[in-house]
Amino acid sequence: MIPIIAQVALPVPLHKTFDYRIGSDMPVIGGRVRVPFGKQFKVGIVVALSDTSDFPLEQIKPINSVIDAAPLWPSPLYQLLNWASRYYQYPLGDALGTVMPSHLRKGKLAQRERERVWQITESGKDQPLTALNRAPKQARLLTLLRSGAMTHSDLLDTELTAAVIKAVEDKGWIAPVENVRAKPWTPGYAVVEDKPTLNHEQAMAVATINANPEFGCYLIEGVTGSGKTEVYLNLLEPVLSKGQQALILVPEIGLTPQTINRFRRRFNVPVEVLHSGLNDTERLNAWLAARDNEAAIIIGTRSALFSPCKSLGIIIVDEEHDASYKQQDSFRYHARDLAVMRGHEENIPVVLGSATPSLESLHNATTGKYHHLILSIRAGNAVKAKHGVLDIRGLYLESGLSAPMIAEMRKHLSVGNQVMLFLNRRGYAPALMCHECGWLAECKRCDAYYTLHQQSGELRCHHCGTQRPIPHQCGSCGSTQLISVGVGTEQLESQLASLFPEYKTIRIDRDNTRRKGALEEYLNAIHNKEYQILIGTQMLAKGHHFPDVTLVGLVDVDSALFSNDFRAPERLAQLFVQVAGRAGRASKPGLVLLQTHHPEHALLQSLIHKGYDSFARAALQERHQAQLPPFSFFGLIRAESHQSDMVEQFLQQARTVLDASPLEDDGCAVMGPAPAPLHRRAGRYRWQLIFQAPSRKMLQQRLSIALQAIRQLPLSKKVRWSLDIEPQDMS
DNA sequence: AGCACGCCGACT
DNA sequence: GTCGGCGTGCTC
Repeated sequence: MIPIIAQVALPVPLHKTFDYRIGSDMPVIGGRVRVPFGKQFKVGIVVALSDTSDFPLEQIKPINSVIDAAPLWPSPLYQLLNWASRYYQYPLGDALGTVMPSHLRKGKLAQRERERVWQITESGKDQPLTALNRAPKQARLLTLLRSGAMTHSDLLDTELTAAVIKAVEDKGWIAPVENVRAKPWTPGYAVVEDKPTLNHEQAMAVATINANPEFGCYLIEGVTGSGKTEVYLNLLEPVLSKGQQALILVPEIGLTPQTINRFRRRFNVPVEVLHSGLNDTERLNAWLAARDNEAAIIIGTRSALFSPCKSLGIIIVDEEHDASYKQQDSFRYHARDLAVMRGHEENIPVVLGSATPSLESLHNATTGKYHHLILSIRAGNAVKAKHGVLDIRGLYLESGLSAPMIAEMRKHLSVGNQVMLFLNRRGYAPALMCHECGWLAECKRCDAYYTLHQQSGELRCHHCGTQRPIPHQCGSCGSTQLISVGVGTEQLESQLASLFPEYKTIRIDRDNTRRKGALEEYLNAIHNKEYQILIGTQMLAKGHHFPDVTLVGLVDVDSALFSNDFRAPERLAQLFVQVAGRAGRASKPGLVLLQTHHPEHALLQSLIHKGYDSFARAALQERHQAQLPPFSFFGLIRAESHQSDMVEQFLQQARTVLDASPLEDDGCAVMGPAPAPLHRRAGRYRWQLIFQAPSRKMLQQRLSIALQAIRQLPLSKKVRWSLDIEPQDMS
């Protein structure tokens, strides 16, 4: 076959490819081409070459230019991306577009930007500096370059500007020379720091994984302080010695300088870090460094999974239970699940680590799909916190705190320790109510009450972001007796100031850590013991150790136990174990107290008395009985519109399509349409439909057939809708 | 997604 | 009489 047609996947939300005529330049599958598309030009990926087309030949436009002479992704990664596009039902061109660096999406060459290095010319050497009295910056530039060549960015780091450099170049006194390209790192490594000896559990884990360099999935369940990172570091040794690369995924907040430095310090190999702070050029360079084997270790968050490593030897997913591995919009992939798939494609080991594994991974470990490795021995200074349940039934609550909790706080504070309180509700109070008639201040655009933010003097809707001044009168009866209902972090903070005037309180939540570097600043202040009482949301529980915190209080456990999201108890258990592991030290063991109206709750009981594993077993049993994940696989269709009836009708039609011609008892089920948990949000009515399948394969097959018909529905163009495969957040 | 075409309200 | 609102349809 002599190909004359290229099928191109374009970065548009369309579930099809477009055909283009091949010119004298032959494109490659997996490489980029620039093509005309309507009135504009777009950069797309060639997914197939053919000698025919289903489209009228005379209407096929020619490729504008072939950008890549070779595929952009190594074959296993390209296969993975194709699979992910099908599995998550996301258009291939769009998926490929979102996982490539933006410079490549715009058509730049996939080559490292060679930075200009400036060198002095012969005439520059001869130029007397005294002639440049009126151009001191130009004189300074010549002086600098007379003692040796310098890169463009190094020159800009001095007080020189690009304009000065340009002016001197135009005079012919300096000229750019080609920069030498970075070289692939030399296979092999050296351990550059003293490494600790492994205990027998760690050694066993390392030996088990190293015994088989081929695909296998390993769940390392290691309590806090059991040295998971040390195991990771040891796993890298055989990989690096073979000249292979290691890909390490960490949660969003886990990407701290301390973590990165452990990898940098251990080996004398190039480490590439992918974080949100990189600009487009840095991102492209990191991508190229992975592809060209210039980086040996690649550490990054979710999207780092798509680094085009030349010779990958291992993938490690740290804190694998973390929700930030699931992308919550557009291309809704799960980086942990795709990591396992990629390991399979590349035929290399995949290591998932956590102190509190997700129920999904634990299930895979117990059914034998994953190897289960347990690290239970804590290192010298790590201690297990004590814990207790405070039955607050019938107790008076002071801004959410019971008297026993306050007494316990006083005890810990009086001996110079710190106290940490968790409350997963921002603001002053979750609602503002009229004391006379019971009227509640309600957001006009959502089915939700306004949250009272006393500090900023406003009511805010946490669902659509609107804000308005606090009213002085009831919106119904005009009474001026307005009272707050419930407790948020802001109220807790002000209450603590009057309860404990002698101690300083700090609140850490999304509201006051938005500023860059603010979180680090506060954490330092906490470590310096500038604050004694810490109030936080989830944010405080991750990645930070607080040796002087000896009491942790979970203020509101009940909302998680009785949430409409079936994953809420799992997240509570993970929070509980994480904070228990981060507080205190050997000489000062920590205490974790939970306030609840339901001390007899079965899941709470097993968590408190028997630990996370027992909780997980009980929770898995509940999930099994209810046929919830991981015993079934969900596809969630969310739809919204200003007209509620239109949304419901659309999902009803979608349901009919999904119900139609089910294979004889294939175990699939459809639930809904039902109003979404927040039925009206930002003035739009939201409904949802859940498709439930007994396996991933079935989920994929049934949905891909049904979606073709659903996309044909006239209403599908009238309402805004999306599909979330294996949704993480059901609320 | 963009971009054009197309048919109804308040303005120089 | 026009400018522009966003509904609808198409992109090889």
